[in-house]
Amino acid sequence: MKVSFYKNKVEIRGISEEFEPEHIFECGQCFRWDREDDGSYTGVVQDKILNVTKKNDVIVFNNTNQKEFEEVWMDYFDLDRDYSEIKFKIKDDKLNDIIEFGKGIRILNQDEWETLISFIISANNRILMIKRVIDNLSRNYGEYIGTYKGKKYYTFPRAEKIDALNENDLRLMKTGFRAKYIKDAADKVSKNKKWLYQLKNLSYNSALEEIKIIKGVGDKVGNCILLFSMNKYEAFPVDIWMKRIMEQVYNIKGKPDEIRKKSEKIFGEYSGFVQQYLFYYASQGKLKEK
DNA sequence: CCACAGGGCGGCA
DNA sequence: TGCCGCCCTGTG
Repeated sequence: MKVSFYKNKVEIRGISEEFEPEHIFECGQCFRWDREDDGSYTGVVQDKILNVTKKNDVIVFNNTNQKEFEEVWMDYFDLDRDYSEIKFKIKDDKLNDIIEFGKGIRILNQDEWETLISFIISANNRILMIKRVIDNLSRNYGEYIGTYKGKKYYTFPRAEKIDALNENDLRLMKTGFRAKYIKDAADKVSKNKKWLYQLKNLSYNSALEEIKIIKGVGDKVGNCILLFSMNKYEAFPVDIWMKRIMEQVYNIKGKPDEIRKKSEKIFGEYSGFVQQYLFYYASQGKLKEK
């Protein structure tokens, strides 16, 4: 990987095969990245607006600089990890086409609080709606950070800010029945941030049990939070798409928890990576009709 | 108008 | 312990 720094952009060469903006931002792990008319993606991380595109095998980060790259983007995009090695290790005869289809996926290192709320909202919900709700929350209760390509951007609201709202305020953001869960999360996290931000130091099992203390967090949502914000790559979130594809590809059936345990047995420490390739493939309409 | 998609909770066996 | 009805919104 070779990185070049310019006044307001950063270029990365040498990881083209393992960095595809569409795969990264459309594989269901994040909700604050939107595709621009030119095919690039713009999103908010912390209080920064970044635009990402790929031109002739060069990854271009627009609207940023060397300092931000080193302090934020290296970690956020998991750039220290060799995804070609991971793909090599998990590859079996059943996964060849599936990995090829989503070969540019990387698992982002996102903020625990934002991920917690985002995946509570994801329960019984579709990606378009989840994005809309998070956008509502950010526009109303986040802080304005700037305008890029004619659009205004806002931070994800802090726990204290959400905690100060009542359930009806949250329902106006189209959270629906999840409003009381979001309240519960904001209450617990604003009182004890340390608790949330130390979960990544626990084992996978302990962190999962702990995060499930929050109302609205069950096995699926908990596994998502662990995988997308706590570096727990043993995590294997099972939703309806994963149920379908695990049956089709591996003939593994059963309840979500049973599927998860069988998968973890096969894929071990790489479960989360495999889950992302499988989910992307299934959710992009590549499953066989039954 | 209705059917349906999509996780977790809580009540009841 | 396991199952089942309900929560909410948008789309077809």
